[in-house]
Amino acid sequence: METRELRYFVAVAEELHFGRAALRLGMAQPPLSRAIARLERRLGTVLLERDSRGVALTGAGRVLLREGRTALEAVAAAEARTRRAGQPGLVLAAKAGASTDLLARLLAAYEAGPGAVPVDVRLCQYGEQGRLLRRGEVDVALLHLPFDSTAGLDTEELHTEGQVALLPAAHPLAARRELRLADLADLPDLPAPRYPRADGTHPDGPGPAIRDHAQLHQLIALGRTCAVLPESCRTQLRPDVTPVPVLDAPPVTAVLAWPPDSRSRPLAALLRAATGG
Amino acid sequence: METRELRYFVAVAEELHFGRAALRLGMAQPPLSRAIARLERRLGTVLLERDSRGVALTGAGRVLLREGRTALEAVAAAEARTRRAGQPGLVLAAKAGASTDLLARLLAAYEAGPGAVPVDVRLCQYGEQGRLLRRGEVDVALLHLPFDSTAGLDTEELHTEGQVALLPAAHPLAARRELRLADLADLPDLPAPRYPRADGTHPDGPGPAIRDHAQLHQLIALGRTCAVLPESCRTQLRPDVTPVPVLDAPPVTAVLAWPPDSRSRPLAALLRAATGG
DNA sequence: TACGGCGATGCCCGCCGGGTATCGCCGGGT
DNA sequence: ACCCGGCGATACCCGGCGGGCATCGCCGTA
Repeated sequence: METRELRYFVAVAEELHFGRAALRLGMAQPPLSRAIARLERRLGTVLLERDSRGVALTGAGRVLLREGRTALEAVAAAEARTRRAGQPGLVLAAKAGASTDLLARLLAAYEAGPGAVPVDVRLCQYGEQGRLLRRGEVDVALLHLPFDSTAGLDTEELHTEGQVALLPAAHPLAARRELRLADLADLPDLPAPRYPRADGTHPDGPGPAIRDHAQLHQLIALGRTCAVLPESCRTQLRPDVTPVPVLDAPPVTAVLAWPPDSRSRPLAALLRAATGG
Repeated sequence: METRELRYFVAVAEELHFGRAALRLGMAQPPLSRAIARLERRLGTVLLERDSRGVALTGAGRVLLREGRTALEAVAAAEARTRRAGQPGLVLAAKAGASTDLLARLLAAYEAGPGAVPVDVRLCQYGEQGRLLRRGEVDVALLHLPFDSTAGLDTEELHTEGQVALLPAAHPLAARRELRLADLADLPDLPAPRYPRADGTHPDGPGPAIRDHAQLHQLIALGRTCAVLPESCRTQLRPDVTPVPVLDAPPVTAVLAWPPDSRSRPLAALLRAATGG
């Protein structure tokens, strides 16, 4: 099975419409129909039920859609990782605005060490780092447990800290010396922010949909929401946002994560710098 | 990147010789050379260092070899799973000769249930089941903890039991009522069998290299080795092999394992039958 | 009944993947 | 020193296949 055939099938399976899929693929519809038919013949299986009104997936089609997507991801990751392995430099993914100081210290320590190569820091939206790692678009990512998943990745813990609530400076709770999570639950005037899920969509709810820290801080300053974040965010607060310790919030651990079996020489040096070795 | 190009590159990277790789691929050497050159041009990276005496991998080449193999495995698994999803029936992998009774009961229970489809039992060598699952060649496998790895698989525990030593009937230890692991360690006349590793190779040592139960039992009967196996193997012993309980051997758990996200209807029915539901 | 949307089919062409022959380079054997 | 042999690259040619255009067949709807 060629990746082109897989791309074609995935496009048709997602659109459930040969014409639209062909448009998406930048080709005409007839060769697409023929390519799918050939694929079905070679697999000895019907993948799509062509009803007079549209297209539906068969059981085998559903299997190939799921498996084909992961196979295409693996091929794309192989390509991206090889491309970057050909040129010097590391690419590190970090949430925009999170752990800025830790990251700065880490990069300074690494660049002071021997054999340092340029590090391209890719700031990304919440939850995007795992995807970038798996897709091979970055070499290493700065994640935060327990928020980010490290399933299938190798990790190195860097730092653990407590959390503070960020509140609009004018809010009554901002005057408190300390808070508990229960104090922040279901505040009608400060609905909880809706962070994106792994697939990039947002859960439903009354609060604002969040993409990155800058947006979150602005929404807090505007009195539209509040958030519970690691203490280290204190160093970069705007004056109209007030931090208050949350005693029972789970501690947050910053970790470096990278795909297994990918310990290149520059990555190893970065890990040495990170662990103070 | 097309899978054909990946296959070509992996062949050359494994052989480190264009001529032999072309032979393995069933093609002539010149088009292979051109395909690799084209791949390098498209990736913008040199993958192979063509020295006048032979071929060597560059750093990027090593990356593409590793990543490309997993990508090709993913494509092959997608193809195999789709092929089998198109036709009814389950394929179950089990070690040849292990847990025969448990397996028989499981299949009987499943086939007595409603909507049972034919189950093709694929008997395989030690440690082969995980590979078959990951390659998509079987739907579900009967594994034994702690011997087999279930990393990356969903599992359902079936049965836990103690272990017995299998000894040549004529051996002095065969007369004992019970044993400890230390009694069996480093016996000069019964060197420990060498079970295959995940990649199919055998560790070094004085004992015989083992592939399956039949071979193992025969070697025990011949007085060439001994083994520690789950108690249930008692039901299928030859008369010239004697079981003796091993008090401190770790208990063995038989588990059903299957790839995550692949709970088809027949597989779900099998799991129901397995858990007595 | 006529029309429109959609996938399949027929037909043609250009390109690319593959084969054969040969070259260029280098290292070793005599 | 020279020649030969092994190996990868290059030159050139060809056939098949992937893709485009036009059209058909089917069916649901107005």
